[in-house]
Amino acid sequence: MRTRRKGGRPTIADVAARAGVSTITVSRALRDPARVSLELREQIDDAVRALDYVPDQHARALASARTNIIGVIIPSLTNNVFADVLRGIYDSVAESPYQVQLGNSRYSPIEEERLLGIFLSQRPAALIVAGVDQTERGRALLTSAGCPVVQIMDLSEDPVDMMVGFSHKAGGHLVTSHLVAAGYRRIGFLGARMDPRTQRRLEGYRAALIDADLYDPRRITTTPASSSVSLGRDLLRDLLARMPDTDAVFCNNDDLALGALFECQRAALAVPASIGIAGFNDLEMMEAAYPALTSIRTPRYEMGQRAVQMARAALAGQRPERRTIDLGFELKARASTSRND
Amino acid sequence: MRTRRKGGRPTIADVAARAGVSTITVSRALRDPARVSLELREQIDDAVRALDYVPDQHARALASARTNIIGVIIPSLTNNVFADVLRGIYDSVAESPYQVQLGNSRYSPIEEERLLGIFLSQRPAALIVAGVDQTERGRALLTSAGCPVVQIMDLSEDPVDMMVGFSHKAGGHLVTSHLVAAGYRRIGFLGARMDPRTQRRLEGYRAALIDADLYDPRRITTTPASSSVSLGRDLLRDLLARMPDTDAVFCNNDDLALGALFECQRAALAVPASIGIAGFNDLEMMEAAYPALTSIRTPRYEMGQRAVQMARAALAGQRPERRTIDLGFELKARASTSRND
DNA sequence: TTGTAAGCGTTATCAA
DNA sequence: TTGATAACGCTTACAA
Repeated sequence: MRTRRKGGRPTIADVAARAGVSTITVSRALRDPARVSLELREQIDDAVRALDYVPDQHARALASARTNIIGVIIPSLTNNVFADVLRGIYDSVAESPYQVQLGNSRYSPIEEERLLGIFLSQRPAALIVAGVDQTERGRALLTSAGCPVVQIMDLSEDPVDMMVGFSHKAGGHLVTSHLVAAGYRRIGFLGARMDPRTQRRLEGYRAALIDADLYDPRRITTTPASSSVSLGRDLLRDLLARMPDTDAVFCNNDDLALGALFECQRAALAVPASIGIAGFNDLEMMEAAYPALTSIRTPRYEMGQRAVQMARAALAGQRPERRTIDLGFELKARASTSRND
Repeated sequence: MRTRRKGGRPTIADVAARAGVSTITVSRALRDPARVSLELREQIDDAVRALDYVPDQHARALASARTNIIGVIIPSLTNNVFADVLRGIYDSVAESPYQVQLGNSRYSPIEEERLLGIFLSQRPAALIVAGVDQTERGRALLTSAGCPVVQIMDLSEDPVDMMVGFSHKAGGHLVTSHLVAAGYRRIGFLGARMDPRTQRRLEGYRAALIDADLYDPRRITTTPASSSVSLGRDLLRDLLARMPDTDAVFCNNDDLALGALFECQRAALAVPASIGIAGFNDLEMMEAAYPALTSIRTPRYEMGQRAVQMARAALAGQRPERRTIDLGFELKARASTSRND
């Protein structure tokens, strides 16, 4: 019998020996105390404390083919939108036995597919993925994941498993209709990145303007570059150079809206009198801006929270009756689109 | 012999059987191809592809007492500062065999300690932690971690292992001196959260004003609340209510600076003529603002990148000669503090 | 309620 | 260069 490393850390066998019981009893006491007599349980607890024992997750995973890892895949770390979602996820997970494993797909479906493969090979307890636009193979991987899957941030007709989000198209429609109702008539669209959710907001914009008979595709200004405040400034400048009579812009997100506001200040264009500005997501700064910026408040934190809740419920055997939860959104109409104020 | 689950996934034994070799040879071919003959290697590669074999990380970790996980602990997910650091980390890790495990301590040293315990129990390949202000026990855990440890975002005299950051005190000093040089004389400080790094920036502010014989503690306005744009607005309002003759503010971070700018616009206070505004970190929006906001550019992305590089080098046996890397910072003087423009 | 034995999928050790 | 075997630390299956 040649011994190997025996790294030093106490094992379940050490605890068992000290408590005078078998290893399986320790295992049970740790995972399901109710199945062990009070007496033994106390001895075991003492031994665990005395030895400072911490179970080895890898051994556990290997033996049980299960982990306590909830895999999360999002497309961006920089985008504030996901920061809030992550906070919701981390806050909910913190009070649970689960751990988060976070992947950043950088808005690349291919990278998402790769991460999915890596994550699944680790037998996660559950998976939370942003968006509903996986590649075919990515979707196949999710379908056969063998664990609860929650798609977040968006809605679609055919969830892989569960889904919590809101309609981006409806959001884009609402804010655009608001601009129309506020009296604006030559309404532009500023968009960056142009990922699927952005596209849907653009669809909403288009539908609202067609409804109002105000649609003019020349007022749509987009770029594949990633969103930023300075990009908002540049896009508005471009739009106004091409279509100087534009009297409002729906900015695909709040960073762009802020940049557009700065550009108006720079160009001495009165907001909201000469030009109206609306964003999307309602990040904290929107209300603090001067003038305060109109936006669509999206349930970011809550999506993260609910996703974890749904996953945990499924893990506990309580599949929700509705697989899809529409959390909606809310128009926050502020000074930047109030012509009468 | 009662068989258990045999979940379905191919194992190294399946690959070995198909390739007509032993499992250990497959193991070697996968980890260190040079140690296996070309012929067998090809057979094994074929079998791996044919079976779509993916090694089980948990079995690997159990058998080798090693993982490919780099643990990262940061205090906030919402703060943009960390988003950039994380991007640097994820980008560097993406082109490596390592994976990130991310922990959010929420600015709580106790929570950090807890996370450290959890992470270490999983035998990470390396650990990256934000800040140098761990609890005593946290520091002890890091010291005996048995893996490379990189502290980031700050500097101190006694790194646990390796360190990459910059001096927050020097940064606070520089930007404050810049305000003095720009002609401001009654310079306030706006601070939120007041974590250790914020405290050091405040120290730099204080030292610079004492040097210039302009220090007045009544101009320091702080709150333990977490930083936000609206908080910047509120803090400046408070400060001006108490000390109306304040002619400049150093805002502990860029969110506050943006809020302060909005408050000035709201109160029709000319920036930079009546009041100068400077921030810290130089987030992307600072340059786009109107007027463009002065800030200290901090090497956030690079800190993340370098931390992973240092960890990987150490893992490869190449300990760097210098354990501490000072990445410095840069003053970005802009319109918000240019009285003469 | 508790225990025994086998097995999870991989790698370290030692031998050839 | 290759392989046989034990071991990693835990849990499942079955038995008492």
